[in-house]
Amino acid sequence: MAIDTPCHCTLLRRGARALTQLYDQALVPSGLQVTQFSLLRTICRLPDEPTIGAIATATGLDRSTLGRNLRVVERAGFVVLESGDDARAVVVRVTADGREAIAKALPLWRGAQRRIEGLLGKQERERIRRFVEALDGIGGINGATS
Amino acid sequence: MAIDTPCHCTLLRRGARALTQLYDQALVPSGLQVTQFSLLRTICRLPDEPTIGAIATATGLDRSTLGRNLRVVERAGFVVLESGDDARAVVVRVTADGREAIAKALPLWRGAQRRIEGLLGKQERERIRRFVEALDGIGGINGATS
DNA sequence: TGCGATTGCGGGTATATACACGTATATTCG
DNA sequence: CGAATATACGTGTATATACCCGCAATCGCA
Repeated sequence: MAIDTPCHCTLLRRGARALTQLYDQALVPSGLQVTQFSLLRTICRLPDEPTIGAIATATGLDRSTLGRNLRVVERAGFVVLESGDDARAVVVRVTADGREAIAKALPLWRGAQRRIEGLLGKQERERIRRFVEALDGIGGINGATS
Repeated sequence: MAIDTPCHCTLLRRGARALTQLYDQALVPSGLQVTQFSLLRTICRLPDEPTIGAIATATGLDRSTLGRNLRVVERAGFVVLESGDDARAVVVRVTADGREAIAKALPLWRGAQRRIEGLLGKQERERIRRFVEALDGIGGINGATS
């Protein structure tokens, strides 16, 4: 059962996969996957109606990736994409259906969160957060600092 | 700069993405990506010539995912897929080219490892490893225990 | 006011990943 | 031995992800 990889990256990727499956399972009744849930929540948390670029920066995702991820939730009717003042920019708005889906997913997500918090103490989580922030600060990763 | 997500899964996914980019950049001169490097190394570490299923179990990946990932390194000439005694099973063998690619990537990978070890202490890493092992033990994740 | 530089996206391409389903081969019993 | 079951894969489909390139709109400045 011991995981046999000395590669820190491979280990973290594996953890992310496992965690994703755990959250996705928990969220099944809501019709959202954890990536979509997280994306919708991020959009809601950003000021005004954010552009694709703003969301990409906030999530640390590549812009093109984000555009495609948005299309998935757009097809589901959870967001609409409109052009803003700047004709280049695309602003994203979460629909009522989207907010409803979030509301339905929230308690399920909280359950998953609690489950993880049983495995990883608050201090550990804080350290991981700082680690990820440090990684984001390192060059080569998206437009973080650019 | 503070990453604003309370979701443990989203945070870990983000860390895995950042780490993947960091490793992939470091490995560029070898022509391997970290996923491929890791896959090849895992195959070498397994006894005999493992089957796809054995590799899937070792990596915690879905069998179908593994089959497709293998095709990528097969196209590159780093592994060959052959049928074994059991006509259902496909055994995987790392070629001389594959071993050469690993050798070329190894020092680059070590550099990335050291860089991470500067950000995350030994104790932290050990805890993350145990966390991932615990996740693997939880139901619903692949054939881990099955 | 124009023109070059910058910015914001979309599309092409490739990899990584999972799940559901089907098929072929083994294995196990009655 | 033959039928039911179990095992090992492959395929179809969908999402997630990144990088490169090109286009259109905007901005800065001469």
